Amino acid sequence: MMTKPFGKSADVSELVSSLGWLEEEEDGSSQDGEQSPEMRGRHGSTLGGRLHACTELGSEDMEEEEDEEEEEMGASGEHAPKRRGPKKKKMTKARQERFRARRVKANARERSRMHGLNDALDNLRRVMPCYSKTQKLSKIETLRLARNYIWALSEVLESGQSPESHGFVEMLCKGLSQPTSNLVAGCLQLGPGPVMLSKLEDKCGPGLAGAGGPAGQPLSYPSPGLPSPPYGSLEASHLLQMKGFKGPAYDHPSPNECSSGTPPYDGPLTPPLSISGNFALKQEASPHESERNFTPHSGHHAHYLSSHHYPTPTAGGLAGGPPGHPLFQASRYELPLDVAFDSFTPSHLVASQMGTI
DNA sequence: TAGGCCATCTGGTCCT
DNA sequence: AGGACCAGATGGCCTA
Repeated sequence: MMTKPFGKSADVSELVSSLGWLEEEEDGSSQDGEQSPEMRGRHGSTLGGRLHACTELGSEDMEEEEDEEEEEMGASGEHAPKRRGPKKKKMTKARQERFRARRVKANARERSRMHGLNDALDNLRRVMPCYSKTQKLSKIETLRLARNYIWALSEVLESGQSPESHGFVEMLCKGLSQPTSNLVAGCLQLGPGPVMLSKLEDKCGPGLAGAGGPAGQPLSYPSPGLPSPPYGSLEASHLLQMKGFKGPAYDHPSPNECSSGTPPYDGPLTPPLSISGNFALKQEASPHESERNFTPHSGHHAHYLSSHHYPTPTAGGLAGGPPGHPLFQASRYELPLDVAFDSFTPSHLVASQMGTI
């Protein structure tokens, strides 16, 4: 709300135009170079924000504007109440310009900062189970799932718990909204396993939800008090990674086998991680590369399984193997550089536990 | 239409 | 002084 009243003649539209903010909108966008579609679409929004700020009157410049007007009033003979406190500088044209330039610059910085944050979040999504370009997890769900993922992997490392176990899935789904839980559960049980997915079945039918394994009890993870965003469709990107713990010997349906409701694969699936820092695969691989490395129909994760040293679980958990520790194998997924260095990945967890980082 | 999610702007605060 | 970070406010888009 307004913390200070406008001057007598101050009107929102007048202020906006007097400060040149309408033109600034153009300046601000051109300063950033090309404007994103969202920004263009949000023109009204940004203007609204400015108007909002104008009505909020939080800035010193608005106060100064007010001061100027008060002075004018005084000069014209009307008795405006004297204001106490230090006299503020006059808002000259030059000061206005400087302020505007500063604000525009700050806005651009803030925008790019948020874009960086979102990029990092996207990178995080890519190394999460169930990454899908079309059905992105929300920010909050991504963070929750990431936390759970780390937690669950820690459990795998420490207790040798099988990543295919019910407990693993439950850990992953702790605190997630139900749709996300179902998504994760669906991902993790694409291969043979006891976990049954209720919602996914509705959507894709047993061909996906019950693929390759005996049907069990539907799995549902209620999250009381949490919102239920509409994540329904599954792109089985990561689950094969999880399957990787079991070894490459599976036959599995391709993610696109979902007969209805699931959008087609539309981009690189979750990249594997690398402990070595030698990242062969790019997130945004060329079509050729992506075909080579992320072949949805053949199951790109299956490719990883066979060529990137996924650990092989045994009855007791993970099987051992070169270079001397099963967990090392577990971490040998490959990561794009930016993912590896911008965000924490499970490989860091594994590696740090092994003292390699 | 309400609610969730998001992008953006903005002013404040802290740090260099 | 300027930049980074943060939180609040706002409006758009989408879905149930």
